[in-house]
Amino acid sequence: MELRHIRYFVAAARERNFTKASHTLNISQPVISRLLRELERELDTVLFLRQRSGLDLTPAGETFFQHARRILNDCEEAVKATKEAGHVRSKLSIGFIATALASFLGDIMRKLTLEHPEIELVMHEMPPGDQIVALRNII
Amino acid sequence: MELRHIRYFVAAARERNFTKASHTLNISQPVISRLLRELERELDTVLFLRQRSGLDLTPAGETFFQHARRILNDCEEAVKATKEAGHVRSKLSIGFIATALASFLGDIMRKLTLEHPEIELVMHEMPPGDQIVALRNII
DNA sequence: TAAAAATACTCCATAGGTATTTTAT
DNA sequence: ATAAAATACCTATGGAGTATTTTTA
Repeated sequence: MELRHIRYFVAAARERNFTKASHTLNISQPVISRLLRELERELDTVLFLRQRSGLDLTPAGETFFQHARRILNDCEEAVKATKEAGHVRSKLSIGFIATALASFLGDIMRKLTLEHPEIELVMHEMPPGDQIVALRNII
Repeated sequence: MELRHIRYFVAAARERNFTKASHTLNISQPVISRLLRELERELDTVLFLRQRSGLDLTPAGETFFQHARRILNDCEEAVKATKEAGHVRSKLSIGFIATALASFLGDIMRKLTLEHPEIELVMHEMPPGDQIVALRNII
């Protein structure tokens, strides 16, 4: 089972119609039909009652529907929360001299921003004496 | 994103090692490597710190890990609950005569068991008179 | 009969594999 | 020097498409 199965199932269960669901999903009707049969086979259960009057969910289908919606919501939430966690949440100001940048600072900066994209670097090139003054002004 | 991405991510996050995770998943190491990069690209975030001293999760990785475990649990739960909902939960005893079986009963039985696998049919062939007696005995 | 689902194929995108290189300690 | 991850490339499974048939109210 993959999320695709769950997404297609939820669309079909909502629309109560494979053909309509295939339109909202931008795929062809046979794809839904085949994939949902695959799902039913994997779960060893009939999920839909295919009637000309429209699709209906079996008790098993209803059960799966409840869980499926929750899973899709969780996935959205996971993506959103993870993206947020990776966003800028703090700034790090660094006073530096050009020689440090060439020797080691560049490498460190690259690693830091790669591994911690949530930290935004603000670089200030200044002579060591000015750096001390700047630090004292912060504190 | 598919469940595959989440499964591989969780394995890698648990083992803190792509190679070991690939063994537990019975796939090759490059497959995990490629798929998890794909995931990071989709989420537009770095999830792992690849260090020789071992893998580590970034804050974003930790966030995704929490959600990912929950999603996989929900999936297992969904499958289990759905299978249970489709299981036999009730028996339906039907007294019948052979002619009914040939004319319509067979078709009805087929549909019923297909659409409601949770109902177990118990068929009793008996003359109409006996059917009435049997019904009275139940009530 | 008509509308929807199922089936039969074809195709190609991509998951997965092997071999190798790169990286970092 | 070494262990692990990344890269390059290849193969093949199966996801997706079109055309058609089957079902059922």
